[in-house]
Amino acid sequence: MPAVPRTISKKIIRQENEKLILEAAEKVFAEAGFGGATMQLIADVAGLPKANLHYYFPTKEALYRQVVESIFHDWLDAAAYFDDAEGPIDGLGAYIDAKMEISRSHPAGSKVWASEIMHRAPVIQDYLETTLRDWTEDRVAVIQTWIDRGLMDPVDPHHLLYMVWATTQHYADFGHQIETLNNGQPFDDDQWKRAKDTVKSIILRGINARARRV
Amino acid sequence: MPAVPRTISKKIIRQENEKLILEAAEKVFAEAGFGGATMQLIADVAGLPKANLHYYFPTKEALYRQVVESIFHDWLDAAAYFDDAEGPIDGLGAYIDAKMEISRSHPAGSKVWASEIMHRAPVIQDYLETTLRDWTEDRVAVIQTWIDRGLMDPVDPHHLLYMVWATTQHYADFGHQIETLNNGQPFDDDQWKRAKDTVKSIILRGINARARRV
DNA sequence: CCACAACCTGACCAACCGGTCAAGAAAATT
DNA sequence: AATTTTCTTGACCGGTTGGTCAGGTTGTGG
Repeated sequence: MPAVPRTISKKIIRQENEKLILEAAEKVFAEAGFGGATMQLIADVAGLPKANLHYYFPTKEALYRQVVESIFHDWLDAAAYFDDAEGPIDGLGAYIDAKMEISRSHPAGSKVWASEIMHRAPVIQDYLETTLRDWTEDRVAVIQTWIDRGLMDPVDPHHLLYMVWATTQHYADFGHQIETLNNGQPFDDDQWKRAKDTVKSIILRGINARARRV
Repeated sequence: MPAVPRTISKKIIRQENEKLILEAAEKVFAEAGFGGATMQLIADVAGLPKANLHYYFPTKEALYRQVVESIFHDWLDAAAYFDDAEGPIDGLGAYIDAKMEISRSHPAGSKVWASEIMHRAPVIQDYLETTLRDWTEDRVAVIQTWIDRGLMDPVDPHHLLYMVWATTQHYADFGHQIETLNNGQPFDDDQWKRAKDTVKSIILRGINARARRV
């Protein structure tokens, strides 16, 4: 009389298969681009027949859109560290750390995002014009208060953000180039720490970040 | 008796058509990616029938390879400013200026390069392992002499180079995102100058570049 | 003016792609 | 146990793609 029979699958089938497909899709879209990716290859990576993909996601575009949206939300979440900070050393430092961690643990997502932007954002242009724009202006305002409070030099906040995005995402998007220049070896823990520290150090020094008004 | 009849085409036909095709290909590959680009579209942009493309370039891969190689060489040339400089302020400053100019005037090339790297460099991996590696180690050595001569703080030269590449190329590769955040407007002259100055200022300050040993 | 080489191109083809569908298997509900 | 819903899948289809090719045109050298 097992009250809960060990049936592995219940109503979670949909949830599990969608996750399986989305993970495979992210990998394939990152490696081949939208145009180069095929539903057949995504199906093979997911270990499912192709027709099954179309049962869960009506079109290739719909699947791609969901992948990009998922990345976008992960990416926005990394800003939590930004807001509660007392100044640029804590705030920017933690934000850079968080973005470097994403580049390390989630490089495929970063590549899909980069690819989408490079192709003029055919799928998520509306997000750029609403969510991303609002998000950016909020953080620009935070940086401006740091400047006004004398906690950093008066640097254009937009370009500062672009530099943080560019530098941190570079370790994901151009990971293959970096790996090649690292004798074909991926970074080990020490090298990732060194990368993080160097990036933080140059940027924080570069804006003359300080704990108290001088 | 016009000594030089105005024949537009002589033996230069090949040269001109190849240039026409390569320029169209760079644009299309940048906008659609390798997989998304079609020979038909490249032909339309070049204003030539598709079969004519295959007369000059045997396959899509061959055409793509030539585009990428051309970009790679332009890109390496920008380093001339690096070598004859007295220190990081001149050398890095001029290099950043040059790379920012390329991002502004040649964004399509930068995107094709980024795409190739993101897809694990299926076409130019050999260049990465030879030319790029040698080039990089040479510049790392130059930066190291600056450090040894007390002209900048002891910063890991590799990560410094990555930051310069990332930041400058970001303005090309993510130009659409930046444009969207700039109220849908491309940068004007003043904004490009501001971008350049900000990038140079943060990086040079960030490594504590100076003209004389202190 | 001739012969040869370089260039041009419409028509065509096999391969592949995204997407459909019908028929059934498995789960959930009653 | 019966019924309904959800899930699975091989086979198939129209459209597109990279690439070919034969026949023609244009330019060049003698």
